[in-house]
Amino acid sequence: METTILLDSLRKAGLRITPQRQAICELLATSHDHPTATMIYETLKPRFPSLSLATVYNTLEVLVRLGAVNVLGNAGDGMAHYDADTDPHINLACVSCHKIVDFPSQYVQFLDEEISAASGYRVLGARVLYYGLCPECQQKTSIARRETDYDHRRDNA
Amino acid sequence: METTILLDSLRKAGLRITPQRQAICELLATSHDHPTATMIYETLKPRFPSLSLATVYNTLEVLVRLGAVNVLGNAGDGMAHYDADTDPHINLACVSCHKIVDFPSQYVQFLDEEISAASGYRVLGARVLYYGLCPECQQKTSIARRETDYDHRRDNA
DNA sequence: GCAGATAATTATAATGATTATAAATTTATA
DNA sequence: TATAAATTTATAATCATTATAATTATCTGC
Repeated sequence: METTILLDSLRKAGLRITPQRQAICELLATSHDHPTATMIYETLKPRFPSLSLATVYNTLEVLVRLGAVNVLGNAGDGMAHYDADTDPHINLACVSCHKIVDFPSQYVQFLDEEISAASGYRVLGARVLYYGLCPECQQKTSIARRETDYDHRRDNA
Repeated sequence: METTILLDSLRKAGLRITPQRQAICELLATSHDHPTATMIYETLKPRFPSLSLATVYNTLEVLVRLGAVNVLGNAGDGMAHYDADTDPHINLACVSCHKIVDFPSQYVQFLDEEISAASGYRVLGARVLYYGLCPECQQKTSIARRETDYDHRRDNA
C-alpha cells in the first residue's frame, strides 16, 4: 500500500532498489505490528537465504535518515521497533507482551502544529509512545497476580 | 523541589533511603536536562568515590518500576535518558547536541484522557518525544551545511 | 547502643543489540 | 561485455545495560 512511498524515497535519494530493500520496505509498509530489525531479518530469511542482519540495519538506517520511517523506543524488550507510518499518531506498547499497536487520536496533529509553531525547533519526527497493559495481558496478570510479575529485563533504554 | 516525591515513593514501597539513592533522586529532581545513567554516575562520583554504575542503574530501575520516573528513548546518542517529571508534558530532543528540554503543551493531558478512556489499555506511562534541531544547532548546521553533517551513530534504539 | 537478619552497594563478568570493517557480489553505464 | 560504484555479506568490535556474588550498610528488637 505505502510500499511505493518508501521505495520512492530511496529512489529520490539516488539509492538503488535492490530486492532486499524492496522486501524490507514491503514488510515495513504492510505489517501492522512494528517490527524490530531481528523480526524483519527472520521473516525475510526464508525468501532470501543469504540475507544479512547488517543489510536490514543498513536499510533501516537509510530509511530513518530519509525520514520515511520512525524509530520507536523499545517496548520493554530492549529492541528498537520501526514504524513506517510517519503521519502523526500514537503508539501503544504493552509492557507484558511487547506488542505495539496504533491509536488514532484527534489531538496529535494539534501537538505537531503547536510545537512547530512555538518551540523554535525544526521538528524532524516524533515518538508518541504510551505504554501499559493491553486488555489481554490485563486479564492474564489479574489471574497470575503477584506470582508471574512481568519480567523487567531491558525495561529501560 | 520534588526530591521528596521520589524519596517518598521509595519509602512507600518499603525501600531504604540510602545516601546514594538520596543523591540520585536529588539529581533527578533538580537537574533540568534529562540525564543518562552515565551522566548521573559521573556527576555523583566525586561526592561518592565508591559509587558504582550498577547502583545508579538499580536505583533508576526501581524508580521506573514505581512509576516515579520515566525513561525517554535516546536522543541520538544511544543512551536512555531519565525524566523525573511524570506529569504529562512533551520532551524535545535535539538530534545534533543531544539535549532534551521540556515543552509545556495544553494538549497532552487530553491525549492521556483520550487513551485511557478509549483504548482499553491500563496506561502506565508515556514518552512523548519530538526530535529535531534546536534553535542553536539550526544556526550551526546552516553555517556548516553539508560538511559536518551530524553523526548518525546510534540514531536508532 | 548492639547483634542478627535483611537489604543495598560494589566490583566484575556476561549479555546482546547495534555498528564498523573489509571482502565479495551485484548493479548501472558506457 | 568491461568498468566503476553501490550494496550485500560475514564477521568482529563496541558499548549500554544486566546479572552475579561478595562485601558493606541499614533496620529491628533487645
